[in-house]
Order: sequence, then C-alpha cells, then structure tokens
Amino acid sequence: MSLTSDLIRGHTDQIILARLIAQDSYGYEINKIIADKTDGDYEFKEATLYSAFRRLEQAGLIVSYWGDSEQGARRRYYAITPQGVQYYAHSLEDWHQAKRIIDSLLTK
Amino acid sequence: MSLTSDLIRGHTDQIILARLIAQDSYGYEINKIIADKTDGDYEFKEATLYSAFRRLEQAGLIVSYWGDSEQGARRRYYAITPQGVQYYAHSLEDWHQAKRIIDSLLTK
DNA sequence: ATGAAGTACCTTGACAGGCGAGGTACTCTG
DNA sequence: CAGAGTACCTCGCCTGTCAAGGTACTTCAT
Repeated sequence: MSLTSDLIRGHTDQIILARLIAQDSYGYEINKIIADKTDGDYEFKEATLYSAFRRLEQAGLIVSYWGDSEQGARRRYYAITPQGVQYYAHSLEDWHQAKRIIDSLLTK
Repeated sequence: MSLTSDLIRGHTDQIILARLIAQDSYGYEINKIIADKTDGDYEFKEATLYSAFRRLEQAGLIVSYWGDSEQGARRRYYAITPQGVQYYAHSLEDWHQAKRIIDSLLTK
C-alpha cells in the first residue's frame, strides 16, 4: 500500500458511510471490502477504523447493534442513520469540488 | 469557502511546490494566487502556510532568500530544489492514484 | 491436545498538521 | 494621523492517525 494516510484523511468517515449505505456491516468486514475494492492497495488501520466508528456514532451518523451470531467472534454491526445519509451526500459534493480545486492548483 | 481542511491536508505541500515550480514566490503572493485560481474558494490560513514553509525547507524541498525590495514590506522568497521537483512529481502520481481509489470506494 | 492462524473487537498514548489568536513592521491613501 | 493593505512570524490547542498492546473465540494441522 503506497497511499499515505494524509491523502485519505478527510475521507475516512465518508468511505465508511458509503459502505453502510450499501448494507449494514461491521468493522472487520468493512476493511476487507475496502481491501478488495482497491486490490489490496488500501485498508484502514484498526485503530483508525474503530475511532472513526466512535466518532460517527457520537455524531449520530451511524448506530450500532450486536450481531446475534451464536458461533464465531461477536460482531458489532453498524447502520447508517438518515443524518448519515445526508452527511454522506454532502460529503460527496465536497469531494467533487475538492478534486476540481486541487487539480486546478496543481497546474501552471 | 466550504472546503474542510482535512480534504486539503496532504495537499498543502504539494500545492505550494506546484506554485514554486511555476516561479519563485513568497507567502503572501502564493496565497493570493491560490485564491485567484480557485475564485476565492480556497486560501491557506497563514499559520498553515508558514508552518508548511518551515517543514518544506527543513526537508530540503525548498530554499528561501530575502527579497531585495527597497520599498514595501520585506519578502521572503522561496525556490524549489531538485529534490522538491522530484517530490512533487511523485506526489502527483500519488494524487492520481488516490483519486481513483477514493472514487472506487464511494460507489456500491 | 496443543498451538498457530484467523476472526473480531477494543484502548492507550504519542505524534503531526491545521489553525485561532495574537504579535511586529512597513507603506499608502484619505 | 488613522486605517487598510502588505508581509512576516509564534504559541498552543485540537483532531485524526496509528503503533503497540490487549481480549476472546474458532478452526485446522500436527
């Protein structure tokens, strides 16, 4: 993985929310999906991931519940809230704008 | 300006280097050019700008010299070094990769 | 049976970058 | 002479990342 975290910083929450819009999920799975989607180029550090969950839940953008799996390790599932959806939509616009702005600043 | 700083974080150094590749410049002017290029949508906070200069100079990516202006406020000019040019080229590639990765993570 | 590897979660403390707030010093214009 | 503009700088807080460490369960090969 060659991506420095500072390039992803500012997208962590957004990326997690994008996954939760697709379906409820849990930490470990989200990270695996991200690794898959990027062909192993990127993955959150666990500490980063779980601190993001805490932040998002406190902000009311996601809620969590324990999975009722009888076997295997317990899983804490997360679901996106309506505010989360709204926040995500807004963050998408920000991203498109940021791309334009950064690209324009990197040219003569 | 709606851009959150975390979206720019990771691009600060890169943006400054891009300006210095175009021509030697100084803090105040760089910020004005950036404001111009983005139609006022973005501008560095001064503290951010000057701490970036310090960081870049310590890293050997830029060098500074005092402008010899007789009138007006003194200006500290910055010039990019060969290492700076190299670092910039590398950071451009990182950026293109980051764009692809982030975009791919924001879709189902 | 035992140990390694995989799944799955969590916390602590350090560190780096952004930036609000404050400051200095000079020039120009009304 | 005051205020706005140019131009630089520092201090200390805040936030997000992450290395390091931990817990607990399951599966599989030895």
